Amino acid sequence: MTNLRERQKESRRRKILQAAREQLVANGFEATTIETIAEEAEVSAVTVYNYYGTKTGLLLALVSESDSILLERMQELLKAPPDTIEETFSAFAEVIRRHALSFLTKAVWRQVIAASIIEGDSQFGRSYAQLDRELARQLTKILEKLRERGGVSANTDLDVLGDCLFQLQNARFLQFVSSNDMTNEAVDRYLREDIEALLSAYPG
Amino acid sequence: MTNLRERQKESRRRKILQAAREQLVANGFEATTIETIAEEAEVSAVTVYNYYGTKTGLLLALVSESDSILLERMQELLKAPPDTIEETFSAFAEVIRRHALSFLTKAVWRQVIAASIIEGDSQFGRSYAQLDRELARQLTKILEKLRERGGVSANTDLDVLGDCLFQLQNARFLQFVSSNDMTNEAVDRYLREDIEALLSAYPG
DNA sequence: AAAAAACTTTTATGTGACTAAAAATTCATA
DNA sequence: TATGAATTTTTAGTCACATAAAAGTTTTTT
Repeated sequence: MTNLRERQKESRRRKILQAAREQLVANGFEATTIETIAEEAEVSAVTVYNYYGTKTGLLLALVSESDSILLERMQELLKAPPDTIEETFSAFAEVIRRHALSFLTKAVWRQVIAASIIEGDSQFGRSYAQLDRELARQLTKILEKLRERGGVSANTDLDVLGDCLFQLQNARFLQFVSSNDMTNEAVDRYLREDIEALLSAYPG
Repeated sequence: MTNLRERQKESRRRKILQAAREQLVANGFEATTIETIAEEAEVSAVTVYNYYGTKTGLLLALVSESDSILLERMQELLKAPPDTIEETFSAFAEVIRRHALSFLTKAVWRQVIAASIIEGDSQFGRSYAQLDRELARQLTKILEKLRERGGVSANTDLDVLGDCLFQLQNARFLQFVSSNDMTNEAVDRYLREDIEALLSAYPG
């Protein structure tokens, strides 16, 4: 049984995150202040600080809230894994992009990424890094399934492959959110070109 | 002939950047204020703002100062290109890392990267992105030389390969500066594993 | 129902980024 | 060498992040 106090805390937590998200999407990071978030969430600004420490801490906490949803979506992909590395990579990346844009705007994602770099070893920064590791792990798992069907060479270290393809995906994701007119389809083309170039590079 | 006024401006510009660099390296980004930089550079704080706009603008301007040196170093690598993709990639990345650490600390580089993401389309942000493009271009050129000696498959798009290997390098560089105890050698091992996994992945 | 514990709010304060405008200085020029 | 132009400095102020401590409120415990 959760007592009243805990439920109140949870409720405030939720209201703060919801207010934050609304304002971030509507007005961007700079224009969203702790003060206005607190107001909409019907708490004092100091409470927001007590809960999340800093403005960027709040931002990263907000993102980590959506982690479980993303991991679930990825789980679905694992259940129906594609037939080639190319398709795997493309599908994996698309799940991430779609989830990202369903949750926040490109402009806010830039702030998220910047914050995760700077606050890398704060409480919420760590949970962001944790998600990255889990995603890379999932990609590796999908590649393992693919190998069972002969889609990946037998003597490739899939932990390494999964990790470094994830890094590449991340880099392209950053380009995606850094340019307001880069479409989903455009990134997909890039990623397919990337895979093709990488897999064909070995001489002989 | 440059008149006195222009020379003074240039001198102030230099002194500001020098003071900024000294303090950033010694005390980090947060502890370095425009005020203390201005003091050491013997100008007023307002002048610093007139020259560089914002604190992160100053940071990116400082970095772009070192661009020409890095590109020169890379030029040397192009003159003596390695014999395999693996060695090429490893050497390319090492030039960047060495140059980076000879100029600023890991902690400051995190701020630089974060700033470049957020201020992507400001004056100095653009020049940072420009450097990235040139570096990717140089990697492509080295790969072209490598192909002449049979080190890369004939039907690979080297523009794409250069670009996406550069992205991967960037991702690993970020990991490097994000962890204070990650050594140069450790990154090198990672990069070699990456290349090996990628080039071996194609089935058949 | 009173006392204690756990929070939240209020209040006060500091700091540093950033800006606008007036005043002062220095260089260029006639 | 006086006048005008360019630039810097001074001054004054705003804004938002962040923190500390006191005061107030609500839940929990006894």
